[in-house]
Amino acid sequence: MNSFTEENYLKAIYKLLEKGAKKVSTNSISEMVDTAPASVTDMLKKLASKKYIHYEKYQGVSLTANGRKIAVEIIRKHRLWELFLVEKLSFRWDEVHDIAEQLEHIQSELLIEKMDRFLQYPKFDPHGDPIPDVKGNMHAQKSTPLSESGVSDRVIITGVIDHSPLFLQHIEKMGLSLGKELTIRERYDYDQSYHITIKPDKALTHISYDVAKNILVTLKK
Amino acid sequence: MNSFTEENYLKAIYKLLEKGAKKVSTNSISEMVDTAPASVTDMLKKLASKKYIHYEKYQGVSLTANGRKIAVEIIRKHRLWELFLVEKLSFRWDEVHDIAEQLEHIQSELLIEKMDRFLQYPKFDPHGDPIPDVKGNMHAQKSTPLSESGVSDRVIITGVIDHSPLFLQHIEKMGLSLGKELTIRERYDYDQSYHITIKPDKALTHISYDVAKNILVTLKK
DNA sequence: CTGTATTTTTAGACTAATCTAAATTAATTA
DNA sequence: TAATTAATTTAGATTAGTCTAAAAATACAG
Repeated sequence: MNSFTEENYLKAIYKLLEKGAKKVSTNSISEMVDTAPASVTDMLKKLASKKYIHYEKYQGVSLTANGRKIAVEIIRKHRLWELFLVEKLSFRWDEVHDIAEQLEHIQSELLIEKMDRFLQYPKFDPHGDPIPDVKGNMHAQKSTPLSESGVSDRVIITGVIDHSPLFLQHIEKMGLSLGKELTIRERYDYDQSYHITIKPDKALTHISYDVAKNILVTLKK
Repeated sequence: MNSFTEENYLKAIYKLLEKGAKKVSTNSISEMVDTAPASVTDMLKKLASKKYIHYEKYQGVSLTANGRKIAVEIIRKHRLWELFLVEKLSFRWDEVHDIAEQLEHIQSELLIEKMDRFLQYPKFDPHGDPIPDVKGNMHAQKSTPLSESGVSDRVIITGVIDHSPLFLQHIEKMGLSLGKELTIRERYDYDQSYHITIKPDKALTHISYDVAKNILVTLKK
């Protein structure tokens, strides 16, 4: 059995590795789990002794197959709980993160299996992130930041990068949410901001580069 | 904020006080939380310093209004989660205790409020125990152990005392579950066992004193 | 390629919750 | 009521996870 703390470190390492690198640094983990680097070093030794990570002093860490499995299970639980909170308990998508952060540590395979069935084996959570299935597989969608779209592209919002309540509330206020179809009307070189229209209302909206960077879209056909 | 551990001690003290006494002993708490008496003493000092219990060396403890409030909140959460697991996720009543034991520590008032609404403000959990409302009030039902019923009494099963999976599975196998109507046919002085019939099948069943002691009933009409 | 800056690790200490063994207080029984 | 037994508390130690300060290793810049 692993502690909440160990699970959180594994999840953090997984998320950092997801960004592309083969190894992650002590400092980046430290920042992610909001804990002093010295404490992270201690935990890395522990996780290494449990064979959850590959660790060599000063060289950064990566996950073993076993470590990755645990991380994915936690992400599965987190995303299923988030969807439950939004779909069944009518939470807003900007309210669920912290609660799911607690619920993801509940230990019961049966519970997760039953929750998965209750939600009808969903593929995506309320933020558009893929939910790993019971075997750990997930349908990664090939989406790109809105900031990489070009003028006259028609795109659909499929996810977000920033999951903070502040960001989610902000884009919601601008009429942006998962599944919305946008058309890029203009792109301003000066600050890389955009003018877009949102279907079906065809509302014309101006969004900053910072916002566009954090919205994931796929090209419509 | 209180730790899981503190919450578990408060819950244990509450449950012990519920049995009638005005004070509970270190040893009884020790047994309930499965922790050495010396450790319990330490925790009692901590809880006393937080004003959750009245504690005087060697004299036993009782809850302050504040301590009782926290205990009742935990029981509320525990019972709501149990009902959710049974009603929505189709768990059996003998499977839910350990999971609810974890879920009861999730911190979010909003979550519990929404769960309460989702379940339509239920009054009783799957074992017949009353669920405290948001203010901490609960409708205690005046039920008595089946072992106190007399011959030819017609009674309805409203709860259980023993919540262990083993007991619950056992009585379920004998056709006994919440809401069932029984008629006491005979009582054997030798071992205080009973012959009963169960509606609607009118099945004739023999139950031991140990079982009868742990089933709560109310007289019909 | 050498010196400085940055990153990481080590060393030593702290807190919460636990333990065992010993001491103390309370309860019981002769 | 005195002596024994039982319950409780104290004392001292342990583990997990954390911290700060200092040392060591690596990276980078002139």
